[in-house]
Amino acid sequence: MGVLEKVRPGRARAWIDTLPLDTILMRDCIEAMASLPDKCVDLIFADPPYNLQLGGDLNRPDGSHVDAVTDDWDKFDSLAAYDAFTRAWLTEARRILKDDGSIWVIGSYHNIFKVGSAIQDLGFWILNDIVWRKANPMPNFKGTRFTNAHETLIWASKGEKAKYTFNYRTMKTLNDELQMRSDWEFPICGGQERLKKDGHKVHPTQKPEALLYRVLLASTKPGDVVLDPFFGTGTTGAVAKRLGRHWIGIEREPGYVEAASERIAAALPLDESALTTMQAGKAAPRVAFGTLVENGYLTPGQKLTDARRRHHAVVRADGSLAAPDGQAGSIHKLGALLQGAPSCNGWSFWHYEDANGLKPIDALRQTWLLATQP
Amino acid sequence: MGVLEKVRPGRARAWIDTLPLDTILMRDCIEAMASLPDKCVDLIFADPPYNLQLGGDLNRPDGSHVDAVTDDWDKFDSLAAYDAFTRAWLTEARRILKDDGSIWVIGSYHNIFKVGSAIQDLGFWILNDIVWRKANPMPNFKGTRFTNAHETLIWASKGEKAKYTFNYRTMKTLNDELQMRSDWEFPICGGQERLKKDGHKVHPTQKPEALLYRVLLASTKPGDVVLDPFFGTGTTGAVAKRLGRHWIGIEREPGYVEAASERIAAALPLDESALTTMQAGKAAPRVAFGTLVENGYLTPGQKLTDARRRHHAVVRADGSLAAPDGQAGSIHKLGALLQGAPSCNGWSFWHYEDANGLKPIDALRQTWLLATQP
DNA sequence: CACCAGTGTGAATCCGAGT
DNA sequence: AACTCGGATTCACACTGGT
Repeated sequence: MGVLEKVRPGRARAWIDTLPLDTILMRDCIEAMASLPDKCVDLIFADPPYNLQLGGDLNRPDGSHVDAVTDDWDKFDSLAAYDAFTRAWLTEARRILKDDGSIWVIGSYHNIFKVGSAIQDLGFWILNDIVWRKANPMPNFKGTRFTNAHETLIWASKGEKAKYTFNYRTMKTLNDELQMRSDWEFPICGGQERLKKDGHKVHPTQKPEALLYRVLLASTKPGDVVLDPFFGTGTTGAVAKRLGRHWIGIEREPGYVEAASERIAAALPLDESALTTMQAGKAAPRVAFGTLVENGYLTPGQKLTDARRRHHAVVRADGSLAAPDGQAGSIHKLGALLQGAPSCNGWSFWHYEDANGLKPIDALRQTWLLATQP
Repeated sequence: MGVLEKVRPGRARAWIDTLPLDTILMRDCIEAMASLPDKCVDLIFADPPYNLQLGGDLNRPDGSHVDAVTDDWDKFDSLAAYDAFTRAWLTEARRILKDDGSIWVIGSYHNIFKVGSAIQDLGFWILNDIVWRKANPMPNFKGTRFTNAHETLIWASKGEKAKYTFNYRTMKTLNDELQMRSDWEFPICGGQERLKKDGHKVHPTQKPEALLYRVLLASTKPGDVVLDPFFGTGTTGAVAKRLGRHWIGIEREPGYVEAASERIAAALPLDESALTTMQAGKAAPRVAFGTLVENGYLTPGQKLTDARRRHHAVVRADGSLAAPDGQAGSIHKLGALLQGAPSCNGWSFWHYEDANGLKPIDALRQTWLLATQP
C-alpha cells in the first residue's frame, strides 16, 4: 500500500478543490490570507521581512506611515509598527490554520523575539525553537561582534492541547538513528541553487531547499496543504512539490512571482516509491497479545521472564499474564506492576525461551506480522 | 602593578568603594537592584526563571523518573505576569548599567522571546543572540518533538549608539584564529563541577563555568564589575573571581547563597599574567588551543615546558602562552621564538606535567577530540 | 591498574485512540 | 469531555563495582 493513499483518509476534503492549490497569489500577504477560508491549511511556513524598511507594510496602527528610522523616537515607533504588522499577519495565519496544523517562522535576532512573543500572546503553543547553524556564514567584517552564524526558527502548534504532525521516525532515520536535535546545520543558499538574473541574485534572503525539506518532512504528511505567506522565490513551493505536498504561495512582487513560477515548474516531484522509502518506520498495525496465543505462537501455561530473569509470569488462555504472587493483567500492566514502574512496554519487557535462548515476545509479533501482512 | 589599578585609569571610581563588591545580596532581585546607584555596573549576566510550565510527571523509557524543575521560583500565574516580572527587573537592570556596559540574558524557548522583546522595547540594542549547543542534552523521551538541545543568550548594549566592550582579538584567539561565531558548544554542567549536597544537586539549573568564562572574557575587562541578579549557586561569581573581575550577586534563597559563598571562597583567582590577553594585531595560533583552556584541560597560569625543560611558558586565559622574558604568542609562535626557529609545532613542542611526568599537550587535544567527536 | 557492564541523570512546556 | 488502558519511547556522560 502506498503512502499517498493511506494518509488521513477521513479528512474532510469537500472544499479543498476550491483552494488555490499549487498557485501563487500575487497580492498583499494579509489581504490574500483574508481571502482564504477558516482552518484550510495544514502547515504555514513564514519567512517574514525583518528589516525596518518595510515600505507599505510598515504603518502605524492608526494607518499613518512610518518614515525613515533616524532617531530614538522613530525607532520606538517603528518597533511598535513592526509589532502591529507581525500580530496582524499572525492573526490571519492562525485563522486559516487547521486545528491540528502547525506553523514555522524563521527570523534573526532583529525580529525573532518580536515574532515569538506575538506567537505566544496569540495562543499558539511553541513546540521547539530550531537553530539553523550556517556552515558558511558571512564574517563580521568590522570585528565588533560575534559572527552572526545562525538563524532561528520557531515551530508552534495552534494551542497547548492541539494535535500536530511530527514524523518522529522519519527525522530519526534522517539523522542516522539518533533523535533529531534542535540545532541543524546547512550551508547558506548558493551555487546552482541560488536563483540569479543578469548575474545578480534575484532575492536577498533565499532559503536553502535543504532547510525546507527538513521542515516539511518533519511536520507534514503527503497531500497536506502548505502555505507560505512570504513566498519570495518559492523555495517552499519547490520543496513541497518535490515532496508531494500541496502549496499556496503569497507574494506581492511580480519579479519574485515570475522567478518562483519558473523555478517550481522546473522542479521534479519525487515518485511515490521515493517518498515511501523516506517514511521509514511506518506504524505497524496493532496486534493483540491474545492473537499470538490464539494462533499458537505462545501456549497457555508457557513461562515468560524479563531479560534478566528477575520477574516471571505464566501466559493464560485469554492473553493475560499471571505472576507467581497472584498478580495478573495485560503484558504491559503486569510488567509495570512487577517493576513498580508507571508504565511498561510488555512487548520488549517479556521474553520467552527457545532453543537459542531468551527472545522478546515482540519477535513473535514481527513473525506474525510478516506472515499476515501483504 | 596589579590588574585592578591599571585598567581604565580615567574612569570615575569615586563611589566604587561604596558598592557591595564581591558579595551576595540575599534579597529580592528587584529590591536589591533598586538599592544600587545609577550606572554602576559594567556587565549584567542574568539567568532568570524560564517559566517552564511543566505538566505532570515525566518518565524515561526505562521507567525512571525525570527530576524536573518544580521550584516555586519558576511558577508564574500567567504569561502576562511573566511579562510584567521580566520588564520590571530589566528596567532596574537598565538603570544600574553603565552607559558603556552590556547585558546578557540566557533562556529557552519558553521565555527567551518574551525577554528579547522586552529588551528591545526598553531601548537596549541587541548585539548578538548566542546559541549554547548542549553536547549532551536530555533526549525527548516520548518522541514528540525535536530534542531540545540548546539554549539562547541575548547580548545587548544600552542603546543603538552606545559603546560596549568586545574583546574581539581574545575571542578570535580562543577560537583557533577564526572569528568566534554565534553558536557555542559546551557540555551541560555535571560531574565534579555540579554542586551537590547529600547526594542531590543543590540547584536544578546550574550553568557550566565554561559558558560564563566565555561571556566574561568576551565582554568585560579585568577589574570590571559584573552583576548577576539571579545568582543561584554563583557560577558568575566563581568565574568572575577566577578572571579578576568584581562581582555582585543577588539571590533570595538562603540555601543557594550558602552554597555559592563556599564555592566562591574556594575558587582561585588567576595570576595576573594569565589574564593579559592578546592585543589586536598579534600573531595567529593555528589550532584551537583555547578550547582546552576553556574547558579546563589546562588552567590559565599553568606552566608548560619543552620536553627537555629548556624553555618555559605560562598558559594565559585566552589560549596564548607567555614566556618569562615577556615574549608571548600562540603555542606555535612562542615555541618558534624561544628556539630561534622559523616555525614550530606547538602541539608536540609544549608539554605539561602530571602525576606520570611530562606529556605533550597534543595528548590533551586527543583526549578532547575523543570526548567531543562522534 | 585497566577494562567492562551496569546504573544514574540532565531547564522537558513529552501519548492518544477508543469508549 | 473525561476516562481507560494499550503500548511506544532515550543520548551523552559520569560514576560504581566487579573481574
